[in-house]
Amino acid sequence: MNYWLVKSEPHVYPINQLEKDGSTAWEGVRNYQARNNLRAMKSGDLCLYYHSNEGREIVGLAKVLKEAYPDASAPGGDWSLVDLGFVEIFPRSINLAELKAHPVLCKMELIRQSRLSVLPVSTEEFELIMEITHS
DNA sequence: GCCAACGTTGGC
DNA sequence: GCCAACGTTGGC
Repeated sequence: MNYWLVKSEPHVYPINQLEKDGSTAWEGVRNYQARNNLRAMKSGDLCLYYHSNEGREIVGLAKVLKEAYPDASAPGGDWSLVDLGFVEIFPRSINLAELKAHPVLCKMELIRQSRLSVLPVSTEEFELIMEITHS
């Protein structure tokens, strides 16, 4: 089991929308590193859901329903997408300032590589975030 | 709205 | 293959 973090701008596709839809095709990734992360996802892997730009906080959890497959909306391009399913909206979210202030979480890839839209998360980071958002 | 960080493109 | 110019993302 691996853990990830996916970013979405709330005015484009907020987590409430994922909750309503139940699942969605995570499309539109046009960055090689993000694409490679998508391709490393396994069915059942859990993805923290981050709202970028507005909010700047981790608001909930999704899971990988379908592993990477070719993105037909990108003719000629070698791009992939995965299907994500809704898991939960956290009882309380954790924002970027809190992550930066945390001795362990300040080392997250999210902070180091702030422009990447699909990022790996360590087990330790994941467990800490679950603890904080459910306490 | 500005700017830093980073990726991509294209001229040489 | 280097590097300048440019575009995009996302925090502030």
